[in-house]
Amino acid sequence: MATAVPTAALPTPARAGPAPPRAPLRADPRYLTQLHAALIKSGELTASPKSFHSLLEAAAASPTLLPYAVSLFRLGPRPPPSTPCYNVLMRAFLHAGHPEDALHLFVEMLGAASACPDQHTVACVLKSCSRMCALDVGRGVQAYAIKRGLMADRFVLSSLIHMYASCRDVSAARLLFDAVEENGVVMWNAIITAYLKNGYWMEVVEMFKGMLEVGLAFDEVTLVSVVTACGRIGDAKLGTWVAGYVDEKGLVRSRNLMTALIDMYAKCGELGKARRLFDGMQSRDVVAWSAMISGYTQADQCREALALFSEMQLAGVEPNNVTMVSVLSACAVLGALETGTWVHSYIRRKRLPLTIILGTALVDFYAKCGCIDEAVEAFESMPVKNSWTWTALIKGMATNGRGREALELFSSMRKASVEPTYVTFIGVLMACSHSCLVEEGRRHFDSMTQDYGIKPRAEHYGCIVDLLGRAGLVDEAYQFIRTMPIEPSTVIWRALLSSCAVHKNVEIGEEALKQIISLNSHHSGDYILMSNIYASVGQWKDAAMIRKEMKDRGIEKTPGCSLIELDGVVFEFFAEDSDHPQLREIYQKVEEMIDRIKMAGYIPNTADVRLEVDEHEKEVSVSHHSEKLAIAFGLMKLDPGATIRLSKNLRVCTDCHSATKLISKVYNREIVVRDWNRFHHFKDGTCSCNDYW
DNA sequence: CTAGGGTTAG
Repeated sequence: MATAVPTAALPTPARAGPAPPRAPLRADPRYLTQLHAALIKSGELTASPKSFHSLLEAAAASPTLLPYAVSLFRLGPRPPPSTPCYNVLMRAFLHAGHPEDALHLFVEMLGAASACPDQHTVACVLKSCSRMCALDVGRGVQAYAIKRGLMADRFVLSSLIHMYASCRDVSAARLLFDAVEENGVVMWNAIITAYLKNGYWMEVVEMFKGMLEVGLAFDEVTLVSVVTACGRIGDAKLGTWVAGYVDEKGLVRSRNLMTALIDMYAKCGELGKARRLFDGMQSRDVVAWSAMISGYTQADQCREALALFSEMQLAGVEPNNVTMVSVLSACAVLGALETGTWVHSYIRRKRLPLTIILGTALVDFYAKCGCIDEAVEAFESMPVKNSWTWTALIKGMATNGRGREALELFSSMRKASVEPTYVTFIGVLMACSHSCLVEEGRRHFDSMTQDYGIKPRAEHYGCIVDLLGRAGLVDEAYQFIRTMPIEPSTVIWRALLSSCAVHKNVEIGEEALKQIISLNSHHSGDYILMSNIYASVGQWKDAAMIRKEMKDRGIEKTPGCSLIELDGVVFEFFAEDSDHPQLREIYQKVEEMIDRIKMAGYIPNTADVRLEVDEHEKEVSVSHHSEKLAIAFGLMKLDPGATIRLSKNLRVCTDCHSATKLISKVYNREIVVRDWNRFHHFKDGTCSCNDYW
């Protein structure tokens, strides 16, 4: 304890008599220890239980002084602790995140002669039960409250409702609520948050509307719950009404409410409105920043999310574990390895709690950046894992082409008695399809229903179609679709169409495209695949016709786009990019690259290019694909030994795939490319996908 | 001495 304050600066030692002035009773260790000493010296501490209580209360007010408060409570000289003294210390335990200590103190209190639990005690104990999800203890405390006649207390009742809500027993909470004669806003808030916590968002909105109808008073807390629920169900209308009310009543200073509104707007897709509220806040705490960042991440505006994260750091607000979840998932989407790695080291340096959610985000981030070893390391460093965590790693293994290891992980997961979900099986089946493990795939698909009672969804059927189709069993894949118990979706037909492209199957390809068009959600990629199928078997006229059809229907080709990160900044390249400051150098580098790999045997594959131009133009066009520009940029900017990592929005085309293999050899570089559904690790002239993608 | 609220992964 610090005692470096000169004696002259001390408050005058209290003589026996009136209680010491309240002014110095701030939670400042210097004043407190000095005052404590003075009270002992004057004998006042033992003489006046009030002084003791004040001192204890002051110490308990600050979490850093909690050990001091405890020793004050435990060690003499002091009067026997009264009921309020117990209550103060219990609340301090709860506040400091030690609900179990609060419970222990309650038990001790039951046997103490100097104190007897009152309504304050019971409310606090119930809150501890909420925090610990201790339903049985909570019920016991309720029985105690009934015996002691404390059930009429509004604080006891609302704490009890919260306890049941936290323990996922909403109906018990509702029974209590209904049993109360005159419910005020506090009780309404209790039941509303009970619904909110358990995901009954419609009920939250309904109850609020009911309050409005009968003209009941509501407050800020009510509105926070209502707005949060609006965000979850996408009820922008009610949410906007609340925003208007907040504006009108001048509640803009309420940070929690503003944060809830930001979250609501973001979840309803109104990022601009969310940002305007955020910018208008007088003070933004870590939760407000986190809400805005997660808004951008969830809206798939990951670059904005990262930009806001760096603004947050400039503003001097320390991120917490929740912030980092959103930041990491933005990094995962962008393939921003440097930024994410920095986040990981920050987490370690600041010892942020590696919760299941944060750990899972970390595993997912590394896996989505193609760093599967680091993903495994992160996985192993986690103290507690759940089904999501295992699933993230299994999926990561699958997309990185390590199907066998993914399946081994799945069996370890089962050994660890972690229940797989339907998503886990998507990962398992993806592992099989990316690694061409046909028999295993069929087996797991059957076992999913038989052994785990999980009904296959469209995604699973899609995986099987993909698995069979890519393995060359295109007819069987087609038959599989025809006998499926669900209506085949575009996704499923699209999987079939891509395998037709791999195996040059015109007939089934045509059928698949027909089905996709009839379902009315065709992409440019579907037409391009079909056109490529025709081109690959020499049906040039049909290929041209499909392209024309696409044009006539006004379907724009999705521009290819590649991302590459450099010194923590994510650069974006488009095919035929004309918007980069170092364009000339980049195109020069591309030319040099193409010349060098041509000497190593590269032959440009121009079969898939628009047909109305001459051969040279086709070659140039292919050489300006976004990933070639990005790789050239990487070669220019990165250290000679550094791995080039990029991620792109479409699938890698055949030409870029063979070119990249040769680049990895000629330039002696590892290149990792993430396309829209898997990874390619290029090294020494070969690719981890074994040309099977 | 008293409640209740906002941000989070596959």
